[in-house]
Amino acid sequence: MKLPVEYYQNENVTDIARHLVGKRLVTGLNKQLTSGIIVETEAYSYRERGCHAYRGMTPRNEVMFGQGGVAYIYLCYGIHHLFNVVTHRAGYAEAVLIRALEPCAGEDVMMARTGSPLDRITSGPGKLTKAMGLTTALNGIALTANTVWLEDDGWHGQTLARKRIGIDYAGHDAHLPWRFVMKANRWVSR
DNA sequence: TACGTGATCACG
DNA sequence: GTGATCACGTAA
Repeated sequence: MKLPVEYYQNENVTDIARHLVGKRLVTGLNKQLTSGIIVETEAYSYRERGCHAYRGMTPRNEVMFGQGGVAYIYLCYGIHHLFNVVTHRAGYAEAVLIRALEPCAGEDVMMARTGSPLDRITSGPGKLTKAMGLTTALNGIALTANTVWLEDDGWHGQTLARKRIGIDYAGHDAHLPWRFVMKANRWVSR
């Protein structure tokens, strides 16, 4: 069951990040279906220094300022495309970074896209976008369409909160427990 | 632990 | 224009 646009417009981005663990991310690019269960997420808000939107709107982060339910995809370190789900209403720039997946379907396609063995293609935010075919060309795309979307897979289990990774520049906000991981899942990054 | 990588952004 | 920076991944 595909998540409806209302799901993304909740005003509490950490609640969404927590509850996206266990959901299924699906892409249907070039008639090739690939999917994976989300096992790791991070929440970002314009209210804290870890977020691209903390210092206001720029050309890169513009879609974060629109309404929830679209993809925010940007290039990181010149190499990696990172995939986020935009949340909240227009004007409130918040998003959830998808950091790791447990492959679910289309593993052969994922391996062809990455040239890597299955056990190391989706356990990190830069790796999973390559496996799923997500690039900045899809920035701003609606998650209610049939290209990239999320589904409720009926999973319910234990989700743990941790510090976010790779945002030491954010000062005390780097310590916020806004990273969510599926307990005891081997696909979680690092 | 170190560093490649190139778009992005805040300066002028 | 220019230079510092960066929500990573890999090798070692």
